[in-house]
Amino acid sequence: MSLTLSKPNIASNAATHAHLLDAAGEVFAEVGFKAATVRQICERAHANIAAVNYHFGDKETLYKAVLKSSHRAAMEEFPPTMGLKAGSDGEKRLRAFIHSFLMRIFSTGPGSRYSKLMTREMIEPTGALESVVKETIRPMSNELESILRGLMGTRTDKATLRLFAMSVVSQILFYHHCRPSITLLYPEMDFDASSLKKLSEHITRFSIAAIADYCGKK
Amino acid sequence: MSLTLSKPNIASNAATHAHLLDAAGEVFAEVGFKAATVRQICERAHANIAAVNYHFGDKETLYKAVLKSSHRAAMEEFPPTMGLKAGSDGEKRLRAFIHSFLMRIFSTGPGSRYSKLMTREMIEPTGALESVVKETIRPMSNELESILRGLMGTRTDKATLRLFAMSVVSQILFYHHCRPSITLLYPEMDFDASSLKKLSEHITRFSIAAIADYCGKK
DNA sequence: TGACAATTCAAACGCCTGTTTTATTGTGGT
DNA sequence: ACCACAATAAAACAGGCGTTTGAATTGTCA
Repeated sequence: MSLTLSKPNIASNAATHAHLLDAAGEVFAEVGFKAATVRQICERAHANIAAVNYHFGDKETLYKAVLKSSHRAAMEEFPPTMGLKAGSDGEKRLRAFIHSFLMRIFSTGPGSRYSKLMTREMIEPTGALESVVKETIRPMSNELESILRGLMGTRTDKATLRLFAMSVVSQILFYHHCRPSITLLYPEMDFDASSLKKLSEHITRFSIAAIADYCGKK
Repeated sequence: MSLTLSKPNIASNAATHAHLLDAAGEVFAEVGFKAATVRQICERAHANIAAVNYHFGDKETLYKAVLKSSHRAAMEEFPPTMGLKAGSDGEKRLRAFIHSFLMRIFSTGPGSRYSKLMTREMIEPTGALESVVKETIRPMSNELESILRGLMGTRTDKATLRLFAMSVVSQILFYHHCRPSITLLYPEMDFDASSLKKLSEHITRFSIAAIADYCGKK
């Protein structure tokens, strides 16, 4: 019946496929899966409305392809260890984790796309959240907990570790999730490179102080 | 032309008006303004589809009415000072601020509706964010900064105060915004009354430690 | 060049949305 | 009893959505 059964998206040598993937990445990251329209995507890709169905089957498959593609792009642009190695100083590792996370979310390059899609998926899951958690959030969570274990001691129980990890991550995500209200509340705030550096410095000190306090009392 | 020009919503003594307001509050809080449909709202209110237009004019006006109504309900159920007076101990005030905020967001009663709508509006503004900021977020921000000033000293500069306030708020909002991914990542986490108490205790200690560290170095 | 597959295109389909129209019901005043 | 009017109900409207169709176009290889 359908023409798409011959899997043209694999043997396809046309540039339209890539253009669609790129345009869809932009639009999905900007407005989310639901609010994005295939007409808008195709228009930005200079393609016909039927191109999405022809090359990807449907909107949802296109979205998952975007997720996979941008994930690969992000892994290439930002190393998976996201900063320093496991051997180095704990505070430096935490600072690198926070700073690179912030930069990824707020950067405008193609490498930021996956982070934007991911943080969007965290708030408003589309069904792809499960795989995002498995492939990205879980590893990042593990690395952050590894960093924190290095700072808080190997005998720290899991529940405490999780609470501290969430306290760190929440401070990072906040500025991305709540940007509209932050801009309204504090119009003078901006998110250029130097501001992000100060921001990550604050979050690091804030968190390190809490960690040191925990270690002192424990 | 239109029948709605005679403002029947004011003189109306019918229960449909209140039913719509209540049903719309539920639906808007659950799925947000855009995803909510007037058919769904009317069905839950046992009203005809045309009831929204007749009683409120259109969907957006109904949403703003819900916002205003639930704001009033929340202010009655939770006192605006949200816990303790300005004179009492700083740490107690911070703990009360955090705990009541968390309980408001996660409670299931009608008083939680406004918090849910508000946090939704912070992420995905609908145009009503400006008034929400002015009437609710700004006052809450001011009170939190007042609490923090009491803890950090009256000479703390505004920028630092803001960073600390955002670090506190972010930890609270995180659990509501990212609940889907948290549940997926840590399935054993739940958000009953005792868990929320432990959670607010952690956030309070985490933040107090950072504040004490700042005071020590400054 | 001719034949055939791959790709693009304009147009339409079916569905759902918020909104509006038109008709019907219920009710209080004179 | 009747009239005016508030309120409800059923149906349809215009517009946007994802998707599909079938023809036109392009590319490719014998």
